Amino acid sequence: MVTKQFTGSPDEADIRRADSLAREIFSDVANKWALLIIEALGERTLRFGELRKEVDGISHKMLTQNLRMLERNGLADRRVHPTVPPRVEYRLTEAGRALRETVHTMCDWTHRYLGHIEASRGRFDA
Amino acid sequence: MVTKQFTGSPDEADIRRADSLAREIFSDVANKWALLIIEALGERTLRFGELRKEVDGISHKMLTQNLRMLERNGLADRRVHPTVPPRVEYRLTEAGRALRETVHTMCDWTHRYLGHIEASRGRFDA
DNA sequence: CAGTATCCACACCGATACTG
DNA sequence: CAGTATCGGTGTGGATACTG
Repeated sequence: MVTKQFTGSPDEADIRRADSLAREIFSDVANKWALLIIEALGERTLRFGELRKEVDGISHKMLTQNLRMLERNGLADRRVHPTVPPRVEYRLTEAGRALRETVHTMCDWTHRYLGHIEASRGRFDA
Repeated sequence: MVTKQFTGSPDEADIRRADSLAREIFSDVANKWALLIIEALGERTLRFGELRKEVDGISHKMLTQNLRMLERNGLADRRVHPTVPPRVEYRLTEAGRALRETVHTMCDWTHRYLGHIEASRGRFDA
């Protein structure tokens, strides 16, 4: 929702920059593993192994990779306890939780247009 | 919302089905080309060639593929004029425009956390 | 002009083995 | 326990050529 007053010139460069970043973030985040991790974390704090159990079917590699990506973008916090054996805990940052909200928005959209989509698919595939 | 009156458990199957579909739609829609096409279409009606010029850098193949996908999911309309040479016009459906709104939601999120994300990336990459 | 088919380089992801 | 490195099968996307 762009609540833009009738001002002179909108900052198009900023908009394009944000859009470009949005796409970048999107391509980072919009894969099923990242989404499942974000959903699994929710408001909780989980260890690597717990997360692995929680996100059904994810490989060790994908979990690591996606956690690094989330950490890099400031969506998840990584806390290392210097113990033996090591204990590493992950949780969503405020930005991460806010993103989770927008994902929910899209889920709401899906819910609303579920019938429409399935009907359209049926028609198309016929 | 399906009104299913079972014992204590609500319609978990339905929820899982919607979630599963949500992920499917997401993996369809959440790629940069689909998003750029949706943005390019906006409220307008565009021909294939116009769309190709509008979406910077997209290949013929990707445009076709994504338009088919959007059509299949009932997000875009495809109108063929049986002329020579052929004229094919695309526009968003109501569902497509609604999805566009949710994409804007994510853009808003990006805009809000732009600084946070860039700072986090800078920190991480160092 | 719009769409389809084919080829090929490259990125992705899982499995596996190894380190602190 | 958590993380990195490597290898190989699979899928994705771009360039090109061809059809109606």
